[in-house]
Amino acid sequence: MDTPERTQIASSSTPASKFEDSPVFNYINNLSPIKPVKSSHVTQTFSSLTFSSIPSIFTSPQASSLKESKFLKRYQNSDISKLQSLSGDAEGMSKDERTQAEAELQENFEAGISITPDSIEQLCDQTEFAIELPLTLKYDCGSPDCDTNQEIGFQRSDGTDQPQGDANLGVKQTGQGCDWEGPVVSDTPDLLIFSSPNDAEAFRGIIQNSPGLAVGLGVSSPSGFFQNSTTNLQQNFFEVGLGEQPEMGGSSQSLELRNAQEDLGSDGLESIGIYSTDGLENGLAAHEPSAEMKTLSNLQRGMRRRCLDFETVGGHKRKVLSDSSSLSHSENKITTKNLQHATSENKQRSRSSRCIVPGIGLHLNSLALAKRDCKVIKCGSWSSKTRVSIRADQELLPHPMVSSAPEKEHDEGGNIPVEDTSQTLVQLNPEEMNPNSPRKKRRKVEHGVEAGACRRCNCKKSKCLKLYCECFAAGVYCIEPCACHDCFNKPTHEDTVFATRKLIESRNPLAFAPKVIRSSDNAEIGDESMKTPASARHKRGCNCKKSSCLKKYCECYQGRVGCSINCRCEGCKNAFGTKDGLECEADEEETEKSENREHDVTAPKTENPRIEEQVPPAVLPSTPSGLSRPLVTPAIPLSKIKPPRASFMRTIGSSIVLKGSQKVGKAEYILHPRPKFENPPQPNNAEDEMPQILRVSLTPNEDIKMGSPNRKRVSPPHREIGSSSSLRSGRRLILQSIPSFPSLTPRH
DNA sequence: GAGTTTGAAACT
DNA sequence: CAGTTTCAAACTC
Repeated sequence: MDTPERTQIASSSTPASKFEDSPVFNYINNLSPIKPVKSSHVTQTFSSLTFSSIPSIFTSPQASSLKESKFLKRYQNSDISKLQSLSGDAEGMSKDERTQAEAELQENFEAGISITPDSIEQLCDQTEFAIELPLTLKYDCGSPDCDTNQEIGFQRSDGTDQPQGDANLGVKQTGQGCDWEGPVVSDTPDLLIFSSPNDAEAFRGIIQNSPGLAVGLGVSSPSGFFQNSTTNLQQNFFEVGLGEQPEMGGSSQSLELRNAQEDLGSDGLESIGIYSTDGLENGLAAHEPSAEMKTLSNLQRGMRRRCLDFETVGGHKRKVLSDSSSLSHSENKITTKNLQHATSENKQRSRSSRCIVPGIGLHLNSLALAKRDCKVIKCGSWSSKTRVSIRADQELLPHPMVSSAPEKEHDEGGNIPVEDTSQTLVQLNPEEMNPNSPRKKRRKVEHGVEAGACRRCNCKKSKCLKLYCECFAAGVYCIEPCACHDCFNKPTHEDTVFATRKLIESRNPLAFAPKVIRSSDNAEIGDESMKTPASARHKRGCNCKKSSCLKKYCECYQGRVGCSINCRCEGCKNAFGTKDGLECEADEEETEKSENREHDVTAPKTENPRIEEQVPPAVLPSTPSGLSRPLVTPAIPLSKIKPPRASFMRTIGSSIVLKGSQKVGKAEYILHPRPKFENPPQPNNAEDEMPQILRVSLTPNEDIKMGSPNRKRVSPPHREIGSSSSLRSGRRLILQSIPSFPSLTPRH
């Protein structure tokens, strides 16, 4: 393994310098101020991830959520301790040891531990990864197109990323896939590099070509492996692929890498939605079997994961291929034939059990999910950290309609294997698995429709191709739990779905945009936002006539936001805020009733119901803390207190940071803790609990602001997502980094 | 679980 | 843009 060449390579060009020189690096620097700002690995990484998810929101909200959730999951799942030990001791370990360790890791997850002798290079690679990752995320954007583009851009050694350029929404995945391959092939020169006996060189080439690989390399370096969670995740992905290399011959390794690259190209296709095994097969055919296969599969996995990031819906496929490891080790070793079958099988599987994990969001489905909460929780079950992030994602998922997400996603990538999802569900709550269960239903309702992640629809006539369908509206495919009839909102009909989506978007570009725009996210950042009484508003406003905006028929109420001037509702008594802001008082009784019904659980309806009545409804619920009305009340009229959403994030802790980063894409999603939207009434909700915490944790500023009388609708409803935040908050950095998003999003 | 109510989405 | 119809969620019993 240790050949002079390596040294040479290392010395000849340090990855760092190389990296800096790369156009990508420059691009990144230009694009995102965040990097410079955030030095901390973890934060950056997550934030970057988050960002990626955000973009996806536009394309497919859930996808992003899924992606993150998935990352988190895997990361969690993988035996960290093992990884650490391995990574740390990698050099010291014998081959056998390594092999065993790797095997274990793979079994646990994909994580093959790649113990690369070249710690130095690896380290450099890691750094690169950190840099690259953000880009990747950026480009992920969630739109299906973006995904494809993204990967392509990265893989190209050019470094010239064309984040947006490639995105062809109309283009089919297949086409994209083809495109993808083209670039890869064109990169032959780079490939030649791989041919070099040196692993290091080979890796480099790979790295240059694909960020993902770079990540894998980075993984090998023990130090910092764990520091950056994001890095770790990716590392896991790539590690698997690289992990086996040590065992293999140096030259052969290079070849393998090459193949891997090619395979990656195919993967990219797959991720796009096309399952072309050809690339893999070809590559494999030329090469040897098991070992290479493994490597390839690993690489593919890595790619798939990335895809997952992009797409939530397609998770199932990914799951099958990439995540198969989790299911069974044997599955991990997929022969070429298996791969082919796997693709088909994956599709079927996905069909059968499609749960967007964004929520499933994501898109976690969308964020997707039994209800997103479920998924979230499930995902989160592994680690509190993960949980938090997931939630944020989920929020993202639901709203973001990443239209493309499902289409492109489902095929590839981002798929969280349905199985995984199911597993998760099972672990967490068997009941959720059963859509029909009343609890589930209730939960779903409680959690909020917008979550998107694991929504279940019951469409009978719309074929799930209209906005009537919650799943479709959420940008996610229908899953088994759905009770829909003649459903076309499935990966098998992605063309139809995509076309329909486009059609709908042509009529209303915002059709798949989150219905509830949460400015609160912004608030988190800036104080001004806090000033705004209602942090969030319904995109279009409601048109309620009979429900007085006190029932979930009202989208505003459902979204837990107060009605705004955009609303055309009659007799608005929205507990979260009325158009006038005063209406509540008029119908205290009704409000109370409705609130009691829905919120009973939560608050002690107060010793004095009147308090609530007097309190401007809008204020209370709007913020996370707001959910807990009872709590707020004290001396100051609750109405005046606006729960700082940002505070929620803060409370969460480090995870918050991540969210913040995500916010960049769309603050709305990130900022609002899912619970708010989804489960306002329930006391159990994190929100409910959070409120107290928040109160405590809230910064003085926030509290003050909250208390200000002006809070109520001082500012016009935020129609644009994150618009305010971008301008106001210091954290905007994140927003700045996001610039690309806007372009991605056609809507606005 | 069936039936009703409701308002968004779709259609005219 | 307004009116009507369709649709599926929300709700009630």
